[in-house]
Amino acid sequence: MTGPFPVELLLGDTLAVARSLIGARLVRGSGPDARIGRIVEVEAYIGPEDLACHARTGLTRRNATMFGPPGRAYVYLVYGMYHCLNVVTEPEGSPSAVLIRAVEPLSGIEHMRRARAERLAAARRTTPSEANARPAVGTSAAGPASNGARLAAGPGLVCVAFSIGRADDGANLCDPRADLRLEAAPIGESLPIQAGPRVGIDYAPEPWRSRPWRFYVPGNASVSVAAGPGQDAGLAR
DNA sequence: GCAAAGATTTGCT
DNA sequence: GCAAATCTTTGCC
Repeated sequence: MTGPFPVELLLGDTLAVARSLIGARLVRGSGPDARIGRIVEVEAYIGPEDLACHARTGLTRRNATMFGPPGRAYVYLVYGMYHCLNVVTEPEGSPSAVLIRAVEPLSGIEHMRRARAERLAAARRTTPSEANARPAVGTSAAGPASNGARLAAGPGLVCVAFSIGRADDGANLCDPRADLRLEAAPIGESLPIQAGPRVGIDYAPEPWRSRPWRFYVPGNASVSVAAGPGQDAGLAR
């Protein structure tokens, strides 16, 4: 069994916190319909001096949650169409967070699949009528991802699978009674951890662009494709 | 007040 | 392999 995720674990060094979040459970809802996934990929964003971190611009309306207490969910909209979920770390006033990049679905997989299908259908409806005439792709329950391993294999997909939006910004993920929450990994469970450069931050100057602040489980089928296979190939031996 | 780009994903060439 | 989708936030005039 799993238990609550202690907020004390989020107070320390964000790089250590990022590693400790690998293997933790992300949970949405309760009972038989609960969606549960194991975190297999994260990235650390550390304070105003990290020029890849949203806190680099100082306190703004968007990133205010990052300046708050640890254990809160920092959720923002990226590219106008996807949300990203972060776990706020370090004491209040120290703006750092860990981006949840990928989750391995464990329970409620059908619920996640449904959320994904609804998302694609909604996007399709807003496109020109010509698009409506084309057959739906990716909405089928069958296909390569039928085992569900890829349902949350990316930061945007995590939020789709767990129905996470701006309404969840600021929520306390360490509250065991919360609808969206973290839970600790089962006692004795251990996963290998690989470090590599963060993904999608080409706008950041060195040395931040190359800092190995992305952590993931090598070889896990639910890790995002963006930089997984190539790095694994070079580091897996 | 306006233009540009973004911690992404998908589908077409 | 590349560009579109889509909208909020940021940066500059």
